[in-house]
Amino acid sequence: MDYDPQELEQRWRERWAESGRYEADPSDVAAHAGGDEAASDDEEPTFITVPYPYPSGGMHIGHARTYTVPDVYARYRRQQGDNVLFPIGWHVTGTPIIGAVERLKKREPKQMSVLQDTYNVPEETLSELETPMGFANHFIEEHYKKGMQSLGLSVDWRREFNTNDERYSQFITWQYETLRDHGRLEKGLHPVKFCTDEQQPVTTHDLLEGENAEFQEYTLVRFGWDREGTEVTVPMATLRPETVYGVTNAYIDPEADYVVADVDSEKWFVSAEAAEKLRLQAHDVEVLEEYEGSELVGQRVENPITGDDVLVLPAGFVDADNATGVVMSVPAHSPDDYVALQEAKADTEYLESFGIDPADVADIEPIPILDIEDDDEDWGEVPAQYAVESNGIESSDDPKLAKATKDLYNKEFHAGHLKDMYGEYAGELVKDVRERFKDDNADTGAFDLMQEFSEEVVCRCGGDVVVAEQDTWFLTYNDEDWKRMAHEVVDGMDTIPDNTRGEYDHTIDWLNEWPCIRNYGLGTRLPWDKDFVIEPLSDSTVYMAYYTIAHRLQDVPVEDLDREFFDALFYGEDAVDDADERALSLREEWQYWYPVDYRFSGNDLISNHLTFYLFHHADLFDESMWPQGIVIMGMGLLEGEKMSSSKGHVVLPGEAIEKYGADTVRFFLLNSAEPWQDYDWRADQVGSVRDQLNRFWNRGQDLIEGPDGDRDELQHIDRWLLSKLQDTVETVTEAMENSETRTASQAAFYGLEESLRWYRRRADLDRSGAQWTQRHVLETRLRLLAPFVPFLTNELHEQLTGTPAEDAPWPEVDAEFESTVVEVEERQVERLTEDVHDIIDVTDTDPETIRVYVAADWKNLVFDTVADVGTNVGQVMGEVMQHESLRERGNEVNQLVQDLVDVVRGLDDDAIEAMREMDEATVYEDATGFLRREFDADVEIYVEGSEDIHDPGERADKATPFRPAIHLE
RNA sequence: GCGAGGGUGGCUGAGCUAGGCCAAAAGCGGCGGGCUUAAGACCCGCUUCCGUAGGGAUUCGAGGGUUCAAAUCCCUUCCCUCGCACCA
Repeated sequence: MDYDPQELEQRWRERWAESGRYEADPSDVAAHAGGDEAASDDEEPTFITVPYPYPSGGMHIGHARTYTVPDVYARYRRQQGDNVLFPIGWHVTGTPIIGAVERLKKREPKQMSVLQDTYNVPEETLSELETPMGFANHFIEEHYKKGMQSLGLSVDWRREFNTNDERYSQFITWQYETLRDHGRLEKGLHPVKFCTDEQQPVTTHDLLEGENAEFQEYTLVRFGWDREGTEVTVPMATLRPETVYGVTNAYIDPEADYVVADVDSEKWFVSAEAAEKLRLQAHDVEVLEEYEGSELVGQRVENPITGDDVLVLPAGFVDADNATGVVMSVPAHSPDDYVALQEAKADTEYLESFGIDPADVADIEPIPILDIEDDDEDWGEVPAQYAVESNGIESSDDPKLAKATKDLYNKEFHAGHLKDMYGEYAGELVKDVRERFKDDNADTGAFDLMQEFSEEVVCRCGGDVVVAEQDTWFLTYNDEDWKRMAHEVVDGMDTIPDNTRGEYDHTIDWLNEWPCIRNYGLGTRLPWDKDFVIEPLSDSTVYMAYYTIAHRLQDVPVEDLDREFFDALFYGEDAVDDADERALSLREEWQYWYPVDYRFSGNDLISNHLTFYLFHHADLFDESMWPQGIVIMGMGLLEGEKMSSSKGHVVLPGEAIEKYGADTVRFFLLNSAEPWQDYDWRADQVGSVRDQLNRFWNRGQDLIEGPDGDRDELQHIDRWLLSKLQDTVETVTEAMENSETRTASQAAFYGLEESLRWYRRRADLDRSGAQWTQRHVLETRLRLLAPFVPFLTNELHEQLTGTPAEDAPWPEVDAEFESTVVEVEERQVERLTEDVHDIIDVTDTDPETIRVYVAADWKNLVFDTVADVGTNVGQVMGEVMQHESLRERGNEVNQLVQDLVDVVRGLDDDAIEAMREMDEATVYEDATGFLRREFDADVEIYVEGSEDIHDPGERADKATPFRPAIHLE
């Protein structure tokens, strides 16, 4: 029977679907476990989850791996006898799907290309995708679900749901009401992207420009302007508040629009745009008067920290649409400002046109405020001057200026020590003191804050997008007691790989308040304010509990799923007055499956989703229900490059499965890297995996068609292979326990193949003992590989034994076949073979006779002594010289001891003991048949010093224990 | 900058948490051979350099150090990848 994965895999998919093979129920433990191996009573419930997919697009091969990794573990646990639940749901919360639909409706070319070229959506289907759930359902049904079923994921499909479902929403409602009662939610202000045209918040997907813009917190230094007796605040925006001591003047755009506005009952002079932004950032703003910037030019304003009056100069480079539109100038430390000042001084005519006395400007000198600590370069007193001059910058048009400025900012941030004028902050590094300096001066009222984007942001409608501060609800991840509980979850959890443990702790410490609602999107409304929707990362923190009851919840009318219902379900009948019986029944199933044994997830989710998952479990559930373990998964590449559905640089699972077969796809994905490592889908490698499986299949077929063989006819070489098999079982099992799928599958597949290669070369395969051995090895191997390549192994195992591999128990080490002695003995045969080959290669001869000389008895006596005494040469010599026969040999013995000590070093006790037990001459004698075939030569084995020895080459005395002398003729 | 993970032979990638069986697994590629009418597939062997006896020399980003012994431990240094949020 030829290997035809398509046909074979389809058959198994149908069998699984028809029998409901992976539907897991608490009461249904025994029914699915096949054959007599089922030990139903002590079957452990094992609950495995993976983040539910977000179907805002199709499924590609990277997703395939994400879901196959937990599947392999699930299959492994089933063979170990566990009752395993592996469910899947669909995450549709939030705006991505809505955004995708909008772009589809507009027939945006990029979006159309993704849908039609990358994900092959037929033209006539497009209209069905024009509603959010229509869109989601298409990708759920046509891509994810089909892909997952093709891959053979052992999912309990009865439990699927999506997060826009009314029952799920009741569950989330319960969660958020409970969290609020626990004090985990707080109302507050939060910066959002806000379109000034549409007058509403927008998301990243709504943007035309500035998708990567970051929120920046500017410090506003409140300069004072005595405007004919009226005190007016001129807030100057800066990202470097600590430079306030170095301010020599200020700049304003003389031609832009500015206003005097009432801001929180003070008069502020800011750009017209800034007034609007301040209004959006929760200030009370009323514009009183409108001016051009020139109004302020030539005026003197007072530095709130130093009390100095500085001159306001006109400058075209000031952007009125950035922050307040007024900036302070620190020429000693900003190359930009330094050059601007030089140019201002030079252009007397321009100054005079604003009524400024050029002499006043000429007097302005940079004020150094910090010293740069740098062993390599001397930045001088005025680092900005040094930066400008050493870079050969002549004018503000010089493109090098921006880089010089950025470099100096960086340098000063990390290596700048503040001068004495800073008092309590003097001597400190900028990076250590900036925040404190800012906060302290904000407290005294000298500074204010303002949010601004790092780059221009434009809405798709064409409107300006600015930072607005909006009332929102936060999850208070900054609560100390909550953080402490989250740390406790981490402490009690298995983190795979182990070096991720610190990342959870780090994230817990670093997390701040998290705004958990949005203005629109799919999902659940905030229970107490229906204008808002709970955002995606916040409605997906404890949903694993929902899987345990999702299918049965369908029988309960939505209106019954109130707070009390879920309280009874999750907290028991005592938690409510009159517990709903249905809830209590569901509670049993929840308690049966929970907690989650392992959650498999991408490493990028540690910093949000996974840690939220820990926080929420810590708050909502008892310690006994806390997550037991998380396995982190790496990222995927395609032919060495990032996958990208917008560029069409993806492989679809369906296409890969059609071309190679699902087993090949699975095996490649699990075997090419450990789950947490990044992997690279390379067609040539996948193709070769396919060839390997084909070869494996053919070999299997040959054995299945052949005779059973006879276990009573085992020879040395059979026992060797069987011993290797036990090693493999041990390695694979240990690896699987740690989710090391690569190690496990490598050992089971390639590792054993290695041994088999030697075995086939070494053994007479037609013997009945060899037949039995090979069939036994095949059967064990099929079970070990069943989690990885379930289709192929089920088929072969069923042909071989009548039972699918997945229904057979996981192999255990059979002590009867474990033998270090046999392995050590065979190792000697291998070495002898290698040595003979080496000699033949080097001498380029074709011997007719091979003579092997085993070391004399006295040499073995020395070995035994080394084995007893250890690797201390002196001690060994002392012991050895007790024997008179050895004492005579003096130097010879000394040399031998040295050699043998080297041999023994690094060997474990088992191996040394086995070496003592073995009789070299017999081992080689038994292998003469093989050696004769291998070298097509006569093989003679002698013991050094024996009477019948034939030693024409006089080589016998070169023999040492485990290193026989060899003579070729 | 902060946090995390890396730099190994033509490529991919083990080994490095417990230093010695490591010239360094395995796969791919390359070379040679077998099988075959032939190609593919399949099977076997070789694949750092030197060597007419199983050996030797030089390698695991770079430079030091510890040790009888280091790819593996310590220090310094260079380079690369990822994350740094309110977005799934």
